Amino acid sequence: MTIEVTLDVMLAVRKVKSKDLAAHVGITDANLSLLKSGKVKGIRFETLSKICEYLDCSPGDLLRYVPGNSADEK
Amino acid sequence: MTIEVTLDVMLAVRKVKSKDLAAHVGITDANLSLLKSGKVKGIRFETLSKICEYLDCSPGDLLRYVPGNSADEK
DNA sequence: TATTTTTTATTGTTTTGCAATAATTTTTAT
DNA sequence: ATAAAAATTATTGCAAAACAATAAAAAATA
Repeated sequence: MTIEVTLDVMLAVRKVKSKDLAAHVGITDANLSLLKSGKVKGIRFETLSKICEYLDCSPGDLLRYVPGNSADEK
Repeated sequence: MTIEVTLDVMLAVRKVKSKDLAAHVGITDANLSLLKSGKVKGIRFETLSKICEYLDCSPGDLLRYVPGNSADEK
């Protein structure tokens, strides 16, 4: 089982560009990109809340629990 | 704005005791308690997913975005 | 084909998740 | 009440990793 980062979806829905979100959150474009592509193993609540604020969404819109202990694990 | 950990609610709903959840997730009772009481600044997806698995819920059931930049910030 | 945006890559700093342990407090059961 | 179980609080420590800073390549948009 895994947590999938669906930030890309919300960015599309809100039509916000990563660049702007990164600027608002106060993290680099590079790190936001890593977060978007699920190459991060966790997140600080401060970062998460800022993203929620800018995208006007909830944590559940950004993170998804994917059951099943087989595919793409690790 | 802040992220509120509502793990206590889900534990109550599922009638699961912290002890058991901690055992399943593989973290100490102490740390789970800290997480429950919102004394943690972030979470690893691996931990989050295991909690979701055991409680059969989604990240959105455990984390809540609380707008408003005033109270208990800091 | 410029220009902007995004991604990938590296190195380094610093925060902090979580372990381990133990003691105290609260809850549940006898 | 009181023993037992569960939960909280407190400390210390370490390894993991979030994130910064920077740069360059790739992709998208104008």
